[in-house]
Amino acid sequence: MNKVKIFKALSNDSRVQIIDLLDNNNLCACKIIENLNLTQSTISHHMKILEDAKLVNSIKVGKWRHYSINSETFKELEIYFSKIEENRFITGGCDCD
Amino acid sequence: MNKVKIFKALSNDSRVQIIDLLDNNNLCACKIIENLNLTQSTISHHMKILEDAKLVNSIKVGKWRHYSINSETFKELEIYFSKIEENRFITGGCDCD
DNA sequence: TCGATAGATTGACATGTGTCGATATGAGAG
DNA sequence: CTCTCATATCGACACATGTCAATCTATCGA
Repeated sequence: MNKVKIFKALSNDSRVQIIDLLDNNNLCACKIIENLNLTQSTISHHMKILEDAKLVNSIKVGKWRHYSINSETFKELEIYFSKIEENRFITGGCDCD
Repeated sequence: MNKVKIFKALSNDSRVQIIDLLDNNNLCACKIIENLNLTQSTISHHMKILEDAKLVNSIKVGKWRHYSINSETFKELEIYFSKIEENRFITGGCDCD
């Protein structure tokens, strides 16, 4: 899991909107374009970034490409954040002096 | 929780390293500078971004500033990702036609 | 009050990113 | 084979970001 690559992919409003659209839905690019006010080439660019980060899967079906959430990666993110969330504060401060 | 602001804050290698340093540790800026190969002003800039995103808390202790993980935010992120991870695929495909 | 030290702010610069229009590619229909 | 439509790629451009050196500010100790 390439954390920074994943967070870069999520560090854009349009791409987070796409993830939220894909939550519980398989959609083709045309449906995603309908929902965001962006050109086809821009959506295609965003989908590539989401796929490269393994946040999204895609399959080609005839002329269309269907996108879906890659649950594996989201599971790993959940684990990463849960580990930090249960922070123990082993050291009480900083011994700068 | 401002998701995009948080992911922007995490979309940089140095800042993710800082989060990992702060996991289980309270540290002052000087310790963080010691661990990353960056100037003091750059670290200060990164810490501000992490604080603005509420990923990190800080308190001033004399001349020093002590940083720690903001568990609240990490908990919310854990929940966000767990919800997406348990994706149900309500729609089986796309009715483009 | 003054000097030293930790950290914040500023200004500059190179590099990265989001967006578009134009064009290319690839697959189904006829 | 050719036309059309869905998607991918390319080139350009404006804007955002990461970094540094220099400077400012706040706090402590003498």
